[in-house]
Amino acid sequence: MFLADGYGAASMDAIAREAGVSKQTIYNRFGSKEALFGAIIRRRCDDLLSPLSPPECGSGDVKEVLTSLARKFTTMILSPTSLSLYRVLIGEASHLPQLAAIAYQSGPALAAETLASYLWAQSCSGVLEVASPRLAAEQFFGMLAGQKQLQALLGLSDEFSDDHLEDAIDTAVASFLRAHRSDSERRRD
Amino acid sequence: MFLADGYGAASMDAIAREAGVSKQTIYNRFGSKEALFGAIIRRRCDDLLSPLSPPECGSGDVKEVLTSLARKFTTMILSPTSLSLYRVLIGEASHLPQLAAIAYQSGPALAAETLASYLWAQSCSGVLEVASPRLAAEQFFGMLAGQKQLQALLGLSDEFSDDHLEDAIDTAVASFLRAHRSDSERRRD
DNA sequence: GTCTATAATTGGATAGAC
DNA sequence: GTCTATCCAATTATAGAC
Repeated sequence: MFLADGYGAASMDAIAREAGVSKQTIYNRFGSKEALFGAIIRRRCDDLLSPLSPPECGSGDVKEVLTSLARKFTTMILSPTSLSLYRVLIGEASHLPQLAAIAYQSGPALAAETLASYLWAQSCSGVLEVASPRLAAEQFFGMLAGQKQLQALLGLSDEFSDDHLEDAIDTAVASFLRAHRSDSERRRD
Repeated sequence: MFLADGYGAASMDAIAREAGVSKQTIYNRFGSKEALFGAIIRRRCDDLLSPLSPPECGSGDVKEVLTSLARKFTTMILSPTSLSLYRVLIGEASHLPQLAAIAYQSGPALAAETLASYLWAQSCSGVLEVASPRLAAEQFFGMLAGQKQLQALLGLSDEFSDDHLEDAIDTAVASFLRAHRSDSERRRD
């Protein structure tokens, strides 16, 4: 209910009713509305973190790795779960700054670090030319989801067609490769 | 107060006190809390729209035009005004969907359309190779601000150093040009 | 530990004098 | 048109029985 209606609009009465227990039971277990909210958000952040773990750095060629990572990222960042989580955290950001930090670290920041280390490795082995891996990683992910995520957060289009997303992913990967493939690699084409 | 505290947390009592008038005066003029909020948001959207108007399509070389547009976009999208506006709209998105649509049209969507038509023109004249101008424009802006805007919306870093932003802009422009400059133009380098 | 009933406060909105 | 004072509903949180 926090994620669906926002922190302010969700009342403890309604939550207790939905949970099938009395309010007092909730207060005994969590102490306050804010503490309950924190517990829920923390759990959701953990859930968010898990599917992004496989770095799969060594396997396959660059294009496949980037495409696979891009799919995972867009799926995660545009999932209803993630969207409602960010929506409520943004709305309540000034009120609960620590939770927002945890969510960011668990999602986009982790993804950027993973990709950055991959780019660094590929840069060392001469396949790619990436001056600043961390910046390039952030811009790659931004290219994929930046505008769409904002649209979705504003509630303007809750769902995107898979075709459209696949097109965006392919275009982004192609752009990234044209921009960062090293000259020696390019000559092979 | 709506922008600073959010819709729910801002009380009509506090607003009236801050405005130096009585509550009844506000209700006479606007009718309800929601209508007052709508009026304020609409005005803020108009303010947001104004500085983005100059398309400046014909002048200068491509790199300069892109850099200039990128600067305007990042400045707008990361300004405290814009951030607080989006923050409150995202928080209240499900409650007031029309306002969110107006804000998006007035900002990112307009910017993307402007750039897309410029890219299309440059593509016709053979300077750039852009298969889908609209998608390329969205991805260019996403590259610039996507991650930073999310960070700022979450309240994780309200201000970014100018050096850092300039670096991000230069990198993004360079990547975009390497990815989309036509082969004939590239040969001239 | 859990439920019912109840504070105590606060919010949006209104009535009536001037 | 504006202010003072007030209504009514909803909300968080607690007290006390079982």
